[in-house]
Amino acid sequence: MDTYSGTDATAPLTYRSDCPSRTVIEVIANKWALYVLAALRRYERPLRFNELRRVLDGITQKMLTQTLRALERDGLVSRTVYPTVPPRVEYGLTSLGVQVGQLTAAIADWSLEHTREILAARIAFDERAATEPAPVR
Amino acid sequence: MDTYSGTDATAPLTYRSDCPSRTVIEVIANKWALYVLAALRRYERPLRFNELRRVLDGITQKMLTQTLRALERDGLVSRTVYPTVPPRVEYGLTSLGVQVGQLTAAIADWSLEHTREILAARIAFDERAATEPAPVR
DNA sequence: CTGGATCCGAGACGATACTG
DNA sequence: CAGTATCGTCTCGGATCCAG
Repeated sequence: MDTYSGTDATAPLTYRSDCPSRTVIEVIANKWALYVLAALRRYERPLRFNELRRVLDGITQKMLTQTLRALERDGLVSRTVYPTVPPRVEYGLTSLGVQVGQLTAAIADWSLEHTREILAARIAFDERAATEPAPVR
Repeated sequence: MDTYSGTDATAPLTYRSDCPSRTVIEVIANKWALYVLAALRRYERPLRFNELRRVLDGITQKMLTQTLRALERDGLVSRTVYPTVPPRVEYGLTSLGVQVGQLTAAIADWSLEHTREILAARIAFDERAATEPAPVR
């Protein structure tokens, strides 16, 4: 977008759009990636494709493939093919993946623990929006 | 953890699509929400709308509004209007927001620290894909 | 300054069919 | 079993204009 080469000393902490770490974050910042990492971490062992599919209720095989590819590309997930018949493919966490898995699992756990509070906040918010005739927005 | 009506004893750990925590995760699992939480946490003080916009390089005001609304609705971000002229609106973290902020900031920090490794993994992956004539996929 | 409203294109995503 | 391919839908997200 814009490149301020030291133009503004008042903006010491910007999250630049060209920072490469953003591309990393954008891989993690999607629910299926979070679920895949969380699942692989929970089971503490490699899982097969259809195993993962059953575990991650609601995911389509397309999204699972896509997500696994992205995670594999970033070196977070390893893919091992056993040339048997029928074919057997296992997905496991790399050492990088284990690290991220701890972080993402923490988020998943937190979400689970605080679901009630957040659901309550939502209801309150929605009621406020509904009852306020002319909200000061 | 969650309750499945005992249909399948071989699937003890599924991530059910109807689990309410998923809706929570889906709010967090988008890059702008992660950035907003990270920014509010870093600055350790409420930020105004356009402050946030400048900090989060590349975000449009639409997405910023949308993201802030979602976070506010979930009780992670508080919105305070000072009826001055021109209007002044500040966004801060709630206690819930501070908690999530720690988790998401950890991810952001990790991404920043491991950007090199991941970029390298990507290059390796892409080259493998390019050189392998008939990949065993 | 802080948004809301609208239009629109690109990409996400789901469903289905097919293959080694 | 573990995918790939194709198609249609639909939401996300950017750009622009407008308002209190």
